[in-house]
Amino acid sequence: MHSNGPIGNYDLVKKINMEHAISTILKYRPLSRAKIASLTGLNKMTVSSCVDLFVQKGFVVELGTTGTSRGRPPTLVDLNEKAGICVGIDVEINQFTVLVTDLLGKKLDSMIIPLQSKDPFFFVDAISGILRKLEKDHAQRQLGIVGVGIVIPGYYNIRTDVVDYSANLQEWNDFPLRSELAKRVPGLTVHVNPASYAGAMGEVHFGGAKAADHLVYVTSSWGLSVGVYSKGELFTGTTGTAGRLGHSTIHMNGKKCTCGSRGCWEMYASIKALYELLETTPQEMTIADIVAGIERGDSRITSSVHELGHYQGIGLANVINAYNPRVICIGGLLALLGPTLINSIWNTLREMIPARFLLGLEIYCSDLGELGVAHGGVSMVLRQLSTTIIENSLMG
Amino acid sequence: MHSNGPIGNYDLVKKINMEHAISTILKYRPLSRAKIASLTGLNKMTVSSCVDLFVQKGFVVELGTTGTSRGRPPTLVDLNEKAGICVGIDVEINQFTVLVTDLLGKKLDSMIIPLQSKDPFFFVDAISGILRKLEKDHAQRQLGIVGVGIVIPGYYNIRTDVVDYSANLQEWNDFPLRSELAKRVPGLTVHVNPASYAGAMGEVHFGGAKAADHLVYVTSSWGLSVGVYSKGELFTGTTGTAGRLGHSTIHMNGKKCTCGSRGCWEMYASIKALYELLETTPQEMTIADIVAGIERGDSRITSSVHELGHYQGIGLANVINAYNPRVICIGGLLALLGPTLINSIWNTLREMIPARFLLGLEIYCSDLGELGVAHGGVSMVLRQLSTTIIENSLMG
DNA sequence: GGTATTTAGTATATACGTTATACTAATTAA
DNA sequence: TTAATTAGTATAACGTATATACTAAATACC
Repeated sequence: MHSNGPIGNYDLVKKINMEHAISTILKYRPLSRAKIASLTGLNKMTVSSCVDLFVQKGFVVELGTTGTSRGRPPTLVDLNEKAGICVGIDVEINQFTVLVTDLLGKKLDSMIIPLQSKDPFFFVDAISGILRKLEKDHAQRQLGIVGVGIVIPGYYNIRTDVVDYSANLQEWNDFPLRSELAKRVPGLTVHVNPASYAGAMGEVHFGGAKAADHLVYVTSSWGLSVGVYSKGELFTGTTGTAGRLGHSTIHMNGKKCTCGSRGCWEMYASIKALYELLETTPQEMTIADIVAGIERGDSRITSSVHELGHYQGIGLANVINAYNPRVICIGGLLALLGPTLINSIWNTLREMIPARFLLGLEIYCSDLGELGVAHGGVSMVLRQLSTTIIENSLMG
Repeated sequence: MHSNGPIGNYDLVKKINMEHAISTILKYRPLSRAKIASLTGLNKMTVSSCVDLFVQKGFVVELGTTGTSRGRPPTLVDLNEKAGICVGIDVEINQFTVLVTDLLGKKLDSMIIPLQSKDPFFFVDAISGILRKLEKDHAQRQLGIVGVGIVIPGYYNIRTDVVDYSANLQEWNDFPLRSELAKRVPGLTVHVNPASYAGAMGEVHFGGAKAADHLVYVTSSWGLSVGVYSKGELFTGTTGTAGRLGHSTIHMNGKKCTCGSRGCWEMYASIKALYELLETTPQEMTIADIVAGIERGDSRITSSVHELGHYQGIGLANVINAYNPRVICIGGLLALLGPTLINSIWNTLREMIPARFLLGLEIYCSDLGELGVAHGGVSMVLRQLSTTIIENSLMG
């Protein structure tokens, strides 16, 4: 109906076709100009002019020729992954992890830094120091720092551009994280997202959901929340709190939750709930112990995990009804419980939802490891890489 | 990341700018070419060439000049609402309503036809007869029947293009409604959507949510389901069953539901639940009686409505957590309960959700009347009106 | 080993919608 | 009556895709 968006002119045409070209390179690299033309439907000349521009600016490199079929052998082109760096930051309650990668998301460096103060200014000052050093160290790269993706343990209001709510980092509430950081490091592109959103993007970019057009990522550790990726973008809602399902009611008048409500999903299906079922503590029994218990078939542990899976299933049934995803990915600590958990989830789902609504649905546990969340931060940066390359190619 | 979408060429540029022009006309009509240019940012000449084409094809008409300010008075242009007709069809369990409108959605005709057989072929045959007659009657209109929007009491699988599930019209399961109808009326554009989706679109197009960029529509009569409108389109999910929240669990191990599960929202928050609370039947007490009871302050009725509102609130808290909408519209029969219902919904919401997540949220009851659902069907057609006009303008 | 064939990629002229400039049209202010 | 203002049109220039013709470099086949 209402169209908004850019008007049609040569600028736009050029940008659109450059977008086709560069995104095809990113997706199928390395490949020839001819292949780009056939994959995109663009004219050979159009492809050549775009690719030549990328090459000239150093964002794309020409590899040698590879003669496989007959005819003149194609010249392969590939992303110059050294043209810039990405930074992903995983903020936890008392530390943050900084991950530095190349343009393919390959780790160049990482560091873990204690959050000595809960004052958000401590964080932005620490981060901006690191970023300025990174800018200096990588000054020779054409794009420098392409962007920073910060993953916070709470929500970020995309309308007011401030931290919206962080249960365990209340001091950060209403803090304009993005602009404060951009103020300290001029020209820097900063993304801030909750862990659930970053997890979803990371899974699409780096994980087992690369082909998924519609994924729901459930991050389930001490809390529980959900990120929805659909049609190439996150479903954020109006302010950026869509997917706050840890506090959705699955049992009205049920257990009292820290949020003030009752019967919240995360009271039944998080790691916290698992320890309650096991009547033990993380000190007495680590997550690794629980995983080991599953593997050796410990009946007390497996039955608790099954019960947890049942509650997880009830919430996931609501997720399926709400979002109708093609893929559900379980992330966070619960992902470690693997197939045992998935099985009991499926048992519950089949009881709750008619079979026709489960057709084609996949559920799996994430296996992105330790740096998974920080990689989610990097994926926020990488999903705008093509735009960055185009804009820089058209400059000067 | 991956771009898909059309490649950039003159065709696309023309279409984009025509889209800007026509959608601006539809939104601000009537208005001058100069106004279109300033609103869209398009060049005067570009606007003129687009508008002239529309005028030449008869989709847009020139009204007289209106000299308000100084300078040459502008020539106003407006949509020619007589250039075609839209058809919306509301399918209920034992009848269907056909609504015929002009291109502004203004009613030209309507009819109610009994569903004498539950065989879906009876329906498509009946409909195609009506449509062929409409085609003949309106043959002089440039666009003829722009499209048909069918609203069904169930889901429609957008991947397989068949009816997915209709609790009260099981005979329609797996029926390829769209293609069967298109087969009988060649060239016809057919849309099929569940009532919840149509309600959302109708509310955005005709109702109280015209400015809403993100709306959740809750249709709540004997069943309950939800339509999500966000960023200019419906959130359908992979197969088209997103928003099936009537069967989301708000009370695990609660009341047994017809779907086989337990504690489904619609067991607590639908009209059916209201009659259970009132310990009466629609025969003994009509909806109108209930509404009258609220108005005169009948304590038994108001307390039941408040209890219903509480359960509605619990489910809506889940809706807010899931979709983070800016506007929630209550439709269906429950909408008749008005402010009394809304008040108790708000009371429950404030108990369940921190205030910061309720900022800016609006909740209201739909007041589109009898033909509201059929108008939702029309809105499916109207939201592609600009595309239709553009394609027809570029033909021949 | 030479020639035809095939595929990759480039050079050049053309096509076409936007856009800037200059224009006409029609009104009000002074 | 003249200047100023706004609406809209005519025309030529501009820029990007595109078609055509070309060069480049390999294999297949006789």
